[in-house]
Amino acid sequence: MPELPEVETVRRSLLPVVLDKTITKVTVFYERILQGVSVGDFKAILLNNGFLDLNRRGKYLLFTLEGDWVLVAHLRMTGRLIYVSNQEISRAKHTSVDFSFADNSALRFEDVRKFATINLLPFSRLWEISGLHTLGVEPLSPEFLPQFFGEMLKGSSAKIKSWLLDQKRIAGLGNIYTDESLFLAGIHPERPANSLTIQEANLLHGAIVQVLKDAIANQGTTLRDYRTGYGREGSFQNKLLVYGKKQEGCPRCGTDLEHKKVAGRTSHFCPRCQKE
DNA sequence: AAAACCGCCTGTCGGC
DNA sequence: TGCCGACAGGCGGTTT
Repeated sequence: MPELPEVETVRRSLLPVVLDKTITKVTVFYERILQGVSVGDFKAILLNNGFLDLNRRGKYLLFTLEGDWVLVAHLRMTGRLIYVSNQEISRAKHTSVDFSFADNSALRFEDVRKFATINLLPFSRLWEISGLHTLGVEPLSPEFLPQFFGEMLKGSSAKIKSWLLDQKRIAGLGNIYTDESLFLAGIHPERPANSLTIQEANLLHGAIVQVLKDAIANQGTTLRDYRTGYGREGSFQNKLLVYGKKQEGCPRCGTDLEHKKVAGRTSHFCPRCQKE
């Protein structure tokens, strides 16, 4: 599912092709994708407008528009943003919105499960998107230092797995990269956050940064739905160590991997390398 | 205050 | 072959 590396890959792939193009047509196939804006207003604001910039915060994509507007997209589970150079290319079955550009190219927002969302609002009202303004630290930013991470962990007795998934603490981690990070650091997903030693906190910090960077370098993880902005699959699924490896042995010690629900999510770990 | 749970959605898969 | 329930998990809202 799209987590930080996938969303960042979409951003980087779309950046060279969607900026500074005039939007000539907007078609909304699934109205409920729009949050807090009517279809009429949505179209009126976008028509003859254009994307000036494209940024990411956590798992959110922020398209800057002319006239102080910003379009905020969240892919949730199965959302895709796909650029096509020619509008004649047939649309996917589950296309929610189609943005057509003056040069005959188009950007399509597809979403099988229809959880994805789009907000369109003035920059001054960005704070109204609660999930966006409460986001925690960007794990690939300079502020995310080992010592800061260690201090954060001290304040909570929550299970480390659910602690890492909480976007208000660290922005952008989902089920795949939390499991991979915890494995790399040798930490059991049910350990209380405040029980980690300084050494473990440092290890986990390094693991998070490493796995996110490595996943971005590999254009993200395509297990089923995720695609880059060009509709291509990522390749980090070939480098996963524990996520989805229910029937396999630990890549480090060979012990059968385990999986169980932690915080409502299936968690994959090695019972020998990640002691409770 | 924090953690657990539910609803939102559709496609896929295993069991019968 | 086809039906059915379980499952996939991000996040907002509600309950515990």
